[in-house]
Amino acid sequence: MTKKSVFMSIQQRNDQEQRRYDELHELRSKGINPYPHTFDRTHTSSAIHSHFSDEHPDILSDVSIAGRIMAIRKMGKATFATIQDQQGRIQIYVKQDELPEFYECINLLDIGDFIGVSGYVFRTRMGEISVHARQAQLLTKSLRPIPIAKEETDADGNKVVYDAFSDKELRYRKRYIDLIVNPQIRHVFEKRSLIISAMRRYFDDQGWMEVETPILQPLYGGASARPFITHHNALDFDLYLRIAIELYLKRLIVGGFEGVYEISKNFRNEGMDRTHNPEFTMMEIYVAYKDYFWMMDMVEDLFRAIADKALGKRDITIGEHVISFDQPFRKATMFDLFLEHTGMNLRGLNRAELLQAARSLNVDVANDATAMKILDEIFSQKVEHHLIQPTFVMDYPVEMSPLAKAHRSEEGLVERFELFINGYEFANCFTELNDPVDQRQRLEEQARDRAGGDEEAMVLDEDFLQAIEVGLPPTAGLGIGIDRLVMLLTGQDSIRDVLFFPTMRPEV
RNA sequence: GAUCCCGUAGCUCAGUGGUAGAGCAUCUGACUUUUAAUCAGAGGGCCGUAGGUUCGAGACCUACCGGGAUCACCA
Repeated sequence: MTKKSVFMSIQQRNDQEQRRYDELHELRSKGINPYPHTFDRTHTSSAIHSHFSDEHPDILSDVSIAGRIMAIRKMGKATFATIQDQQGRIQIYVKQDELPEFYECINLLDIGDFIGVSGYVFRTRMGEISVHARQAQLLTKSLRPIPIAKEETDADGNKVVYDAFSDKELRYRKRYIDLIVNPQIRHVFEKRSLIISAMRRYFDDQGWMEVETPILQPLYGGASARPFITHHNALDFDLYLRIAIELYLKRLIVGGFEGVYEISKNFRNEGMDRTHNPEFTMMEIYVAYKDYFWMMDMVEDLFRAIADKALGKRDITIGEHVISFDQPFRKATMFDLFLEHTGMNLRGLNRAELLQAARSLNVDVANDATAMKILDEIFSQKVEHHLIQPTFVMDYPVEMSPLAKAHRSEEGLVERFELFINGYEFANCFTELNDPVDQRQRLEEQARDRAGGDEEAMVLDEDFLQAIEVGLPPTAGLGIGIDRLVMLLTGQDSIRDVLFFPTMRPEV
């Protein structure tokens, strides 16, 4: 019943909804338009709060505000109401003898309705800055009740919330209600916007160009993941929703752009959990003539710029850890970190030796796991959670990175780093593989794995290989998962809390 | 996909085999500086769905639907 009531169809109005329909008709019969077209607002709630002065109340002697009624306190011939706008809340005060026509309709107003009020600002006996109404009008009649949380500050100054709208399912499915009733969650999304705009500004300031490349792709690539498949009717063939941006952005570097980036959704047809949503936002950037060393410096600078603009500081506290973006980020190779956290040198070991190492470390891996899978498991079980402060993990085995350029001095490794913070990966970068012969061999290897039953191996994209053959200049590429970055910087534990509308199973 | 937990009034929840409850919200009345307004009264439920056990099920059993968490999968 809890769920049902919110989704109730129009044929099944409950008593509260029916009453609002009745009020709507009564308002119309009184000649009141419940849905006027515009309202001229002069002030937001926060502007009034910040500009009001007890010494000079006349500064705000004529203001117009608009917003949603969140509480009504009727005192007989006078009424107080709390109005919420995007900036916050402000109280209004209406007296019957001053506004008789409006007051006659005040019983037809409900929590959830929008109203516009003009008047002067004053401070009540209880000390609350309020708008004394000279004029008031209904701006939108609400037909569906919203749950109202009440807040009280107790004797110790702690904020106590009653009847919070806290059912996670309903909050995600009915985010518009969540945003009304739990306005503090707005800050997470405002920060998300700031983070993305800070990133965009940083790139734009460097002269790199934001581009758009296909989301619907005849082949998918650039990552190891299962795709979503869709169908084009007119051309009668299947298309894939992209799993990564990489291959198209590299084509643009081939085409002569020297710095391109894209911030956009990727789609992966895999499990959902606290850190995975089927559609998620990725930023990828490619800069010509640079390598992964250069990119490490850029990423440090970028993270500081984002922290400055979105947080106003360069450190965040997560649990018992204070994570600093101000200190130089640590740089360590993957195999040095294995040595540091397992005491074992895993470099150059074959599959059987790695399996033995995993067993001796109590790392849980399947007996038929590949060498790369074993390394990956040991890393995630023994190393990752130690990487609290920003750490560039460098130089991965070539088998793990089919699009990264061979290391300039280390046999069998590639020039790649991943940035770890608080035990999670936040960025992935290569010096891009631009040797067309090597690239073709690596993707053919992937294709063989795929034919051998490895569904995660990459699909061979012949056009991409031709582009690399035409010539990709030395290039550094970087990807950052935006949702997880927002989680980190806003202290959210679930990806669903940084997405307005997380993917949900459809209602029955 | 696996396991565990959850689903009772608009919201938050109590009720563990015997007449469906509380607070807030809603409605009616009183009240011209209140603020969780207050005071007095009232209405509101296919107890997620469908079977089963029982004299009797909100509660116990089974399946299903939806959600949460953990795991698996996975950049």
